Amino acid sequence: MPKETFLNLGEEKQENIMRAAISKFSSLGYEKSNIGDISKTAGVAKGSMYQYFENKKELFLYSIQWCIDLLMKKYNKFIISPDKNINIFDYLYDSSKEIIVQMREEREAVIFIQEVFLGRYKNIMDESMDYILKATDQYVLNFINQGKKNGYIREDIDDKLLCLYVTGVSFKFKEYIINRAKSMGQEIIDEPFDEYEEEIKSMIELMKNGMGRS
Amino acid sequence: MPKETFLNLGEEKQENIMRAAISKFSSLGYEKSNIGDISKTAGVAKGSMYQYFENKKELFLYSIQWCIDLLMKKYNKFIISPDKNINIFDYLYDSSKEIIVQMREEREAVIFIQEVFLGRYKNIMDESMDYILKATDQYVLNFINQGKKNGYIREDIDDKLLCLYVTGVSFKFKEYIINRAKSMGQEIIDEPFDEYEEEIKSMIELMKNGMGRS
Amino acid sequence: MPKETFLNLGEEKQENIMRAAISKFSSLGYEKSNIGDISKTAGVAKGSMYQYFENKKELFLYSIQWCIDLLMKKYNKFIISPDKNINIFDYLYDSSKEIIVQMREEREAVIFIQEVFLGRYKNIMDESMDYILKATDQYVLNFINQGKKNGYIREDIDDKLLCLYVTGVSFKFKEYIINRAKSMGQEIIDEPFDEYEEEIKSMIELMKNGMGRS
Amino acid sequence: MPKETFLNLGEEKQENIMRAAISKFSSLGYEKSNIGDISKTAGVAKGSMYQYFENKKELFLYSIQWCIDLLMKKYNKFIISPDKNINIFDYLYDSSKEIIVQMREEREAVIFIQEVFLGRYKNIMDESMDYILKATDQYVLNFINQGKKNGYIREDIDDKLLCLYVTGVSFKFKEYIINRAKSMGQEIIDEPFDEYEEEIKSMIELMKNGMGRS
DNA sequence: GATGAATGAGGCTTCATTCAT
DNA sequence: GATGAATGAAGCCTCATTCAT
Repeated sequence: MPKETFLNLGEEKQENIMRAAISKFSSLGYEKSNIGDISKTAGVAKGSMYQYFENKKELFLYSIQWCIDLLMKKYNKFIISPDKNINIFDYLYDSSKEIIVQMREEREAVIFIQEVFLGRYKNIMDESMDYILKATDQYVLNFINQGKKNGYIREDIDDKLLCLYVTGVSFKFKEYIINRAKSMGQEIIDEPFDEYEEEIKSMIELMKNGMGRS
Repeated sequence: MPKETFLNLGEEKQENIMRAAISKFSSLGYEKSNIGDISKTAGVAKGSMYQYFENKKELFLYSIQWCIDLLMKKYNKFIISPDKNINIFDYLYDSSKEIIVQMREEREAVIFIQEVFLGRYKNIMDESMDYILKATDQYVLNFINQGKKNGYIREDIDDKLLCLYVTGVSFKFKEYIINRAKSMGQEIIDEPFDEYEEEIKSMIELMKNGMGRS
Repeated sequence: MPKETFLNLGEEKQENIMRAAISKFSSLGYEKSNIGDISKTAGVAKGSMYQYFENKKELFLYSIQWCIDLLMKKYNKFIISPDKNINIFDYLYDSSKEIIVQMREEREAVIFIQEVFLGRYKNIMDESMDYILKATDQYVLNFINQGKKNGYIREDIDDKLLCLYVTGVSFKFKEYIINRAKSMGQEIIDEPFDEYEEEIKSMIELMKNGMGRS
Repeated sequence: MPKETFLNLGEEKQENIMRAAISKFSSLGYEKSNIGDISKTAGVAKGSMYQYFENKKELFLYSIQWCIDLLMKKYNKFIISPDKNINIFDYLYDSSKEIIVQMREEREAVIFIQEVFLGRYKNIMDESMDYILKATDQYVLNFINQGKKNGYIREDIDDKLLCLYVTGVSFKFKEYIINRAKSMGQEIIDEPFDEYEEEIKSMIELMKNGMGRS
């Protein structure tokens, strides 16, 4: 979606630009971020940005794309298609842990992409990108379907609602993690896994067995 | 938080202004809403807005306040402090139904306030308003505490996590309802309750008993 | 076509703005004129221009309008509808002289409007203004028609061609006058009529009797 | 006037460039035409344009030159110096017909050059090119001079005015032809001569014998 | 206190020209 | 010499805020 010119750039330069964009969009939001700033942060002339992207919106949209690609490339698991033999609870556990690991190395990218999925930029993402949001649902729906077939998910509740339920819990949980990360700034690096481990397990427990006491 | 001048205004004028603000903020977001538009919609001079509010941000912040007050005044239950004799599941059921009822009469206000709680405007809401977001949590925490005491909520999981869990599910669910409402525009008026009834029950069921199949 | 705001301005301010616009457009052409410059020349803030006009193009289009109105108001004869008893040759003589007089007092306006008619800004004038250019033709056609009826114009030539002929000669002649005026700058004020008088007569003679020697 | 580099180019490449330039200038005007576009249309790198020409203006100025040369080379008659034995009326007839013929083969070039002469680009053409505009006048003046000597042009009217008269009529007429051509797009190819023949004759008739009825 | 005009900073975008390969 | 990326000045326009009535 960016222009040829951008793709012909050296890897490093591309990265500088995209990271600058992501950083700004993530910290200021779409409207308050401005091309001049981003270009300066990236160490590029303002005008150059328009040789790379048609306009601000395209830059934003591509930031999402680039971010997803980056994370996929770096952490294949992120997108590993649902293994027939893995159930959604295990998957959630793995992917949650994964994200925490990723956050150490790719703080901004991960936070940005999570916020994208959390719907912060819904207004800007037109149809051309909407599918991304829907993809997650589809993804979860697959799991639910299989879960029902394989007998570890109850069958008396509508798929769509189960999907809402799962995404609701896990999104909120991710949000909580993100906010914690944000408020801690860079020091996250030193945070131990274990602290999260228990929490993750508990959330999944809740999804699995509910919070009621029989 | 608005200036004296605003509070001296007639009820109706105040309402016009706040509703105009809410409508714009809700449909365009904070940055893209503009004072000129809002004032015009409210039938007030642009300059007057600055006699009522220090600046755009204050107007926004007060919009939240006003909205909450409106809903509280109109639907006391909305904030009725947790009754010792009601458990969180019943409360969730009641409040969910309540919101749907409210949406008929106060569509824009309800949607706006929900999106505030969903975090859409986190950037703008500084500390001075943050407490609102936290209030919800506190509210849910109360329930959880009592639930544990009264024996209908399991005790092996941390309060904070249970809180995330509950808000996660119910927020996502509310978001789903809101989006449905938005996409349907005004016709919501004719929509029957029953359609939602089942869904609400199912979501609560999930919270209570989880999605796993023992 | 300008916004209310502009029309509510004091006469003098309106005039300052329009004269600044005309001056710039006339000397630099449409593209090279810029709003910042015009506003500065007019002694107004740049932003104000956008309270008066939707955009640059509207300012330009209204400049034409305003200019025509100005000249019409000041020199009623300019648009006096063709008198039944006046023939085209007399009319051309009168109007030519008239323009020269006008140029003394309204140099820039007259030059601007003439260039509009000469087609310099054809590109910018969309349909909404095109009629102005066509109006002139219609005007001349009327004369020709009447001339034929009244017997002082030959009937063996097509109206449209006669019209081209008349406008061709008189436009070129006006252009010549304008260029002379431009190159002389402001000193034109002291130039005597008589110098033009002969020329005007000669041009009309040529139209009437041609340049051939029988 | 272009740099050495340009002149060392192959004929065809030179032609591509100039035709691209002419096409853009003609359709968009000077300001709105841009080097990037022109170079792309010509199949040349943008940077190369600056190895051929000092700047945009020089490219433009040379476009005029090149265009004139092209037409002169292709249609010698176009500029053939006034034959002692031909009078201006015959010349006008011939040259008018000629232009219509040329328009079939060199539409863009002819239209461009005519508009140059019609003064559309006066602002851009500085002194260095002004002579071209004056050349036409000189050319016509020659004819007039001879015409007077040979007795087929009346002597009681100033040369300069006769010149204005002739150019006025013929320019306007050419403009009319051009506009017709433009509005018809490419289909002009199939248009028959005859349609114009009568019109040309009439215009010349008017110049010769005037429009008055004795 | 109300009004709406005035202001100017700031953002997006274009494009002539220069630079590095 | 050719290429096309890089640059930054400059223009249009928006809009929060201030000012004058």
